[in-house]
Amino acid sequence: MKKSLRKQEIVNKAEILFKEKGYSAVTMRDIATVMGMKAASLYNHIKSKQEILSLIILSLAEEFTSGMETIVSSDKTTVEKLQDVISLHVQITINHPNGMASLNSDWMHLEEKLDYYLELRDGYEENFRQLIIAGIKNKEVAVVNPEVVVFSILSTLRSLYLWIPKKEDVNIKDLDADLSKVLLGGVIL
Amino acid sequence: MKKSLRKQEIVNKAEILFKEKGYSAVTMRDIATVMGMKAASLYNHIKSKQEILSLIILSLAEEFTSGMETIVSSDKTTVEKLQDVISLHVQITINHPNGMASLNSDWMHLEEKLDYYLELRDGYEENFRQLIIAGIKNKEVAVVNPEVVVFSILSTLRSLYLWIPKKEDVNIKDLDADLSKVLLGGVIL
DNA sequence: AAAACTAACTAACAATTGTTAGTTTTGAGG
DNA sequence: CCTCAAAACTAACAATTGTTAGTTAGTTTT
Repeated sequence: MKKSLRKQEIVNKAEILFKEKGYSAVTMRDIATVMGMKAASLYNHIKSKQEILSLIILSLAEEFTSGMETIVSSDKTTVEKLQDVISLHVQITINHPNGMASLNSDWMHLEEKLDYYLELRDGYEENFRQLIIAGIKNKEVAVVNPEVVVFSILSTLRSLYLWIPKKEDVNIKDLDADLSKVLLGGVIL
Repeated sequence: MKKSLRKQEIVNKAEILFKEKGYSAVTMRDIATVMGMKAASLYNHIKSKQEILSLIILSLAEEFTSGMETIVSSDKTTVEKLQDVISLHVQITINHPNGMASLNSDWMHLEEKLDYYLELRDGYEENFRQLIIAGIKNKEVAVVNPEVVVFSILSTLRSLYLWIPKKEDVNIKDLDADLSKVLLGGVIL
């Protein structure tokens, strides 16, 4: 069941194009051109255009889901868990900056796999929400609307893919620390 | 220079469709269907599909730009200015939740108007950055990487359109207050 | 050497795309 | 009732879309 090298190359190239123009605006001929072949030849390796999108999005969604499961089931404090969630996003985004664009912007074109994706996403968000609620009960987290906290932090983490490629040399440690400081500690004195 | 009522209706309906599927995946026939007419009839009111996108995006971008100019040139404190920026985003997003999707996701399809849009966006971000830098100098804002602060706050504010429609009754005052608290004050005790 | 497999190709398809041209309907004001 | 412009229509277009069929050349396995 291991995917051929060539198939993975197609997915990698497609990610870049999807990030630039979005899934719908990228044609099979566009992908073929950057692969140095004709569009029909792509079908020796992949089943359909949709399969490429599914491979990109679902592998990332599953990586987030399993990472979150690990974090919430650890016995750390809430604040440490929140820092781990931030690290999870930084880590995955650094490893897959292009795919993150599809995950964020093109999931609605998944069709058959859409329901499965939404399950993963909803489960992830629910875990995050429970984390915040537990933190408030703990008195580790300030008493603010948990919905707003989840929305705010997640919005920033989900946008990392737009930002990380612009920083020439991403120092993971520094980025992690700065994000934790700003997202958790705020900006005013 | 007033645009006909019908033209504005087309733009409003297109916004909804663009939000659901993205600009490229929406066809002129899709827009025509929700307008209750045939695709060719749309051209009695609009010049092209691209014109619709330009109208949506540029009017919003100009609204943000002029709002930001007003805020930065006021004589309030930095923190008050930051709160005003948050209010600006909340206000515009509540008034144009659908158009905000195009502004965030479909700007790359602007073609002729792309350079103008990028000028507006870059100017807006630069104003925001200078605001943070001034705040740090003031000692109103914590000493953290200004890039991270701009990125973090702006990511959240730009994602508001995804979130506001889900809250059945958006209480502007509460949302404003909660966002200020979380974005500026942080979440941990 | 024969057979099978891999991965490219050419050619074509039916469907869909944005858009134009030309025509008819509509409705308000004279 | 007539006029005239606004706004709808039908029909069609050239280009582009994702995908399939059948073929070919090179490599690997038997």
